[in-house]
Amino acid sequence: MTIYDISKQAGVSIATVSRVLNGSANVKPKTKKKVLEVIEQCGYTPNAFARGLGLNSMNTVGILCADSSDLYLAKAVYYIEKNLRAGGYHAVLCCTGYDLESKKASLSLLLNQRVDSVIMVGSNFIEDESGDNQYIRDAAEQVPIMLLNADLDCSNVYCTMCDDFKSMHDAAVSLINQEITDILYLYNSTSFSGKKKLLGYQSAYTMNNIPLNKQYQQFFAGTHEDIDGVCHFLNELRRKGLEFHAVLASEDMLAAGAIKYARMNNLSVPDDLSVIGYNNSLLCTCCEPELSSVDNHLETLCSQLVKTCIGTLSNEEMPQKTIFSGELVKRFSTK
Amino acid sequence: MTIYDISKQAGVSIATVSRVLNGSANVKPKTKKKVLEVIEQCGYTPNAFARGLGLNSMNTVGILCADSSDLYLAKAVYYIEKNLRAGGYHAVLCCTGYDLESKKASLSLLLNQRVDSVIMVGSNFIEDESGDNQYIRDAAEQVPIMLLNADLDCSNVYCTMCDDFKSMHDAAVSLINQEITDILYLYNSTSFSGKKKLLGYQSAYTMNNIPLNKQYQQFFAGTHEDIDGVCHFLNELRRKGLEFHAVLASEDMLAAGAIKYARMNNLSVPDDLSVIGYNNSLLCTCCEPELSSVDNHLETLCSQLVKTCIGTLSNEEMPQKTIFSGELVKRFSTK
DNA sequence: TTGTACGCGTTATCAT
DNA sequence: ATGATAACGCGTACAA
Repeated sequence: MTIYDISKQAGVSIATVSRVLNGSANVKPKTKKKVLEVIEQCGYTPNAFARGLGLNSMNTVGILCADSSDLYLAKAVYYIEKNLRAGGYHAVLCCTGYDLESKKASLSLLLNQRVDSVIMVGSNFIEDESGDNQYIRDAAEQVPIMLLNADLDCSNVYCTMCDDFKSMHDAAVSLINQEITDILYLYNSTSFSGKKKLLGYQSAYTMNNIPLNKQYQQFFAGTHEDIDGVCHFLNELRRKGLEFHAVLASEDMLAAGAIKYARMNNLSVPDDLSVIGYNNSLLCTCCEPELSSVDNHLETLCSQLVKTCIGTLSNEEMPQKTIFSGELVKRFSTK
Repeated sequence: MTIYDISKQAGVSIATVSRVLNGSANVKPKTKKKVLEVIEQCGYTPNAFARGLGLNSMNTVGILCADSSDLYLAKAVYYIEKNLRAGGYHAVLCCTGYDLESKKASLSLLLNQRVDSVIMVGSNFIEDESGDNQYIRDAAEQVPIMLLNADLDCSNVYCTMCDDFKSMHDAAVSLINQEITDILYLYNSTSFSGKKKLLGYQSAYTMNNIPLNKQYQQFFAGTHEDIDGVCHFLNELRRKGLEFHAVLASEDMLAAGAIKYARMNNLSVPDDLSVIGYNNSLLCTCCEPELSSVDNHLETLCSQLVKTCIGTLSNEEMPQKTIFSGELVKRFSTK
């Protein structure tokens, strides 16, 4: 069933059918009605490939993300897809893992697929070595690139992020204000966002003239789901004699491990140990006591990112950086 | 940069370029080398839309799912996407929500986009009213439809599922064998899968000649993330005088709520209250004590589903129903 | 207001 | 082993 079939049955030319299809003006109401009837009756829908070929677009945006099953990234993908679809775009999902070569290959695949734009979800897409980000700059020559929680100065690259530095800084300050100065900072990512968070923690110390101690900045190398591993990791630190009365984590899952650690060692939360997580995820209410956590307004971020994306594709002038601030949601793991 | 440009620069016809591109035999090694050089040098990649138009396929599969941010569905989407890509297919994600009209609209969108197949993730896609599933049967006339955790008898519809009946039955039996007969069954979905689970619970009772009591089959109507809500829900039941020494839940999140309820009421788990969840998700290790939970081997299911999908698209004969069985993973919320 | 004819960039058939 | 050419189905400039 093609536009030719419709045009024949309706007794008009394909141009007219096309005009009706695309809501063009300048078509007599009566003709329009006739065409619509035939279309309806035949259950005709235009061939998307042919349209794509002619218009050089299939209204499709690629979503690149390391692991869409991760609690946080899954939410991001969900919000992004919803907003894209509401804006008339399809979303091609592509999970890359955390390996650079695989990220490059995935991006390339999407570009070959002729997506209109690519959204890279998560700060893990920006590498330390500036040269390692060249593949993104190259891609930006072809289509606009949207970055969620990452920063890259490059024309045609648009960044939407949360002020993780400030959020983490504020979280640390809130503990320091309670006279807790032996805060263990626990993190599992050294991505752009991860670094910002760490700096936030550090700045809270220096601004309050408290000396920083590397021992209190611990990197957990396990998987993103290994809550038990975190618990054991903390036990190990304790066994080695490290004393801390608060755990500030770069991700809720790490904080959940801290809660578990506290219980295992009969430490009362928050009296003996205060714990703050990050992302304000489902895990917060799963913990007992419930986790205080930084909410970085992911839904807002995603909504704004897609606005920027669609705006750019519509040739509107869009801001290259958009920054939102987060907020500490207090529950019962802090005083 | 088109195939014409390449053909000119290489001094051959477009047919030859196309042959080289598609690895066709019958092309002189020397010619092939020359063409590949030019392609490489120009950084040429074939136009996917034009290929799509010609071949009537862009090697794309649609993934329909109610909510890709749900812990379980997110994992499913992740596994499916990975397997599809490994098989050379792109994945268009489309979150539908739980509303029927929206599901219909989404499916139709994917079909108009000319995907090669549609994968429907989650048993919520099968409605009680047989007529309400007509839109799926209709879609199956156009492309093969893959169902994860759902069952629909229809040509060109392929179902891959876990034996939720048996898994839940076994879980209930394991409690009954510990002399616990006042098991509260807690569920939040009446989907195909949800019904199978409930039947599994019920059959464990009847097979052991224990009378069933409707009061012990409680439907929780809150959101899929409202752990607190579950906790309050159980408190309410207790307040009304319902006594139970085990909670068997259709989803980990409900079980997490039960753990919380136990703590709030100073009930020891598993001594005073045994708890079993379902899905064996991240929440299991987040709880304290850790949740025993049914693992329905989602990764295997997804891998098999995609095999069936790609096989079907390759015109191989594939089984219309594939059923795996689950397994109770014992942790510390049961004896 | 409507119709004709061309271009989009491939793949595939049929000659050579 | 290679080349010419016809589909594929649409949008649209231009003509009427």
